[in-house]
Amino acid sequence: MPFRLNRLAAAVSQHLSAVYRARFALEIPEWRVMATVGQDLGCTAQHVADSTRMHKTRVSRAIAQLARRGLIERVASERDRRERALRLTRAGRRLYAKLVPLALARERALLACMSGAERRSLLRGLDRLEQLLGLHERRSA
Amino acid sequence: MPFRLNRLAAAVSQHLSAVYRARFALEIPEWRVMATVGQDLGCTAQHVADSTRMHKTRVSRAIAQLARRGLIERVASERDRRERALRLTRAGRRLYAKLVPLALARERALLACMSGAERRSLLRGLDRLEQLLGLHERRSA
DNA sequence: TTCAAACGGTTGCGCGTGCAACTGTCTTGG
DNA sequence: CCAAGACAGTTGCACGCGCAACCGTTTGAA
Repeated sequence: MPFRLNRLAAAVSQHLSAVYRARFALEIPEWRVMATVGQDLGCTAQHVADSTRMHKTRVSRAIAQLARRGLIERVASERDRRERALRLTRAGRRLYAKLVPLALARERALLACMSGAERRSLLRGLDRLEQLLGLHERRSA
Repeated sequence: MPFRLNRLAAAVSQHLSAVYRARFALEIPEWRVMATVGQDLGCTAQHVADSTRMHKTRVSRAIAQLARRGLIERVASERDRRERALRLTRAGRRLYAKLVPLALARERALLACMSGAERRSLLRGLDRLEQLLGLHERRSA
């Protein structure tokens, strides 16, 4: 069962990552950063790490790569010079605009294999497990 | 949603792997090989790779490590000298006997957070997704 | 019979990742 | 006001993984 979860997660990820890589040359960590920054402009690397639960080094390197490609820019924060606010560049926003509908379509395609009731109970089950494992907290520990 | 699956899978795995590592010094690939060989004695590395959907190199290295620790032995097959049948040694069987109840207990603990009906519908949902992604075939492609 | 293709299994190599250590900044208590 | 600890973010290092190439064996078709 834990093994099944892993297998399923790997298959889904693999399925998607092939698309992202082929169409946008984005790796999974990069794609996650884009998604987070896209809907939460001006956030910090720390915030990305918290909300995606990626390791901070992974986040750091993904951001560096995206900055290198000119999709994201890091502007030094005024009030706290340790952190750097993340923002999409013009090119980044263009790419983000193409990314979102694609992701939503893929998700719909995935969930189209079951009825609405089944879908709801599946999501509730996942919620329960996440809660049990403390995955909903804002990463205090 | 694909991201949620990954996060959940990672959390579950991490949770378990800590236990296996601490109590038996087993990494996840090794633990999966033990589980497979334990309930299907005399099987081949190929069979392990198929049924767990691990990459064959990962399987190969896990088996090598287990053999080094004297938990598994590889005996050359008579009818096909390419393949080597996998069997648990005495020590391997001892460890396996301790492994199984622990794994079952963990699984029960995981699923204890929901009712029987919820559990069934969750599993059915996972089944649907696996089927959609072709995870049930005997790895012909 | 023979030889090329397929297959089981292993290994060298490059790459992404996590860990730990680091830099620079802020915060807090004496 | 200053030293000590916490924190944001980056980087050196070691390690596990997948890919591709490999070895030895088997299969099947010419």
